[in-house]
Amino acid sequence: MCRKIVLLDTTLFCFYEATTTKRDTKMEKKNGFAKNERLCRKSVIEKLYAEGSSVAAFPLRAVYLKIPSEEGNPSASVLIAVSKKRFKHAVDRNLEKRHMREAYRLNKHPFLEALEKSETSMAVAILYLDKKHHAFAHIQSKMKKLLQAIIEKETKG
RNA sequence: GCAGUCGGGCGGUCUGUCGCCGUUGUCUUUUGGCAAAGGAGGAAAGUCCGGGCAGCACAGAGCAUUCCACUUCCUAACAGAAAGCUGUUCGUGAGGGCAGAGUAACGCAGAAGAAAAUAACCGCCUGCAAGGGUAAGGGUGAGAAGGUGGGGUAAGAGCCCACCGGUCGUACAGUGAUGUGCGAGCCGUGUGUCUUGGAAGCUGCAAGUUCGCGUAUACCGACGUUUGAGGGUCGCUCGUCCGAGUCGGAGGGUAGAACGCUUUAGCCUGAUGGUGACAUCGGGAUUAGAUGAAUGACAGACAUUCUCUUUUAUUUAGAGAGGAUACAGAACCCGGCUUAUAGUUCGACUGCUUUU
Repeated sequence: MCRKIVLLDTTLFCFYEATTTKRDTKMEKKNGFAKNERLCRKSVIEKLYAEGSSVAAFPLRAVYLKIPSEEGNPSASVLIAVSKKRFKHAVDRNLEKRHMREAYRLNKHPFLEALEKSETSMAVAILYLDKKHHAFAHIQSKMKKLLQAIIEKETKG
């Protein structure tokens, strides 16, 4: 019985979070993760890894770089990657990538708002560091911390 | 009922919230919005074989190199499959594993053993002795002069006989590998080089084809460099300032985009032929096509199964709690092989046991 209550609580929490973010954004943007939010350009990726600075919140690590903003595009384009060294099988890598993508998708709005206020745009690569799987709730909380850390570091620096 | 052998099948379902991918329709017609119906596997894996497809190379013939090797058959093709054959080996059995072209010549075995092929160390026989005869017994080895038994002999030996194994000849059966019968004769093993027959051009969709922002510019043309192209300055003219290139074409092809890309030696199903792999004919089904790489995340319910507790009449049935639900993710497409796989199920068969 006790366990049930806890589970119900978490579901309510998730739902509440989703609705609030929806209401807050004036653009009426949903929690989507469309193609223009993803980082696809080869040259940008190479530059990012060469010159970007990094922030870690174990088991996640972000590499980011300020880029000139383009009209129509959102202020952050994100790349999610899991190393082949950490997980040998493609199934395991896909699972972690999906977890990370969901975590970003549900928690990106505070991050994007902060970027819009400071009128910067970024290319971000989020990497998975551990060699074993973590529960989704854990990754979600770490993702929040990570995004917050990026903003703090940028506003201070 | 239990244990097993062989060959197949399935390999979670439903609901809610939030997403991703292309397709079609529609609204805007620049991006996008809305709706509909779809969206991983038996191995998608390993990338080990074989094709298709694409580009490059290519008169013809030979040699070399690499791979393959019982027979027949299937196939687009194969180192694959099917049906058989021979030997060997494991299992009580249903069945399973392994091996399989040829041997003329030349090696190797070989640090064992007396001896590795015109064999005599010990032993046995004969003989006064020298010597001679002898492969029955001995240890070595994967292999010892076909094996077992009998006759025979001084002792022995295919020296002779019977049965068995192999070889050759022959008759029959079989498409064939082979098998069976009869006869002859008395017969060493493995391996390499080699011989015979067959196959193979190279690279892979990051192949290849088309379009191609910007930057720079080989090349061509026009107008220009004290007779000023072109540009800035308020819309135009004048004036004024800057001052050697500017404009156009064409080319290559970078970033990037499109095609290749999913209709298929394909899938499901029925009939006929075949022992079978499979073939032929008919019918049916629009539905993955991503590209730093989608097909999901979270929550709940159910299903299957295991363990524990409890009620009853301890076979069974009900209730409650807890656990488990595998291996694994398309990347041009097919046919195989190999490896991984919780659980569940069907068919044929084998052994043991119980009841009748």
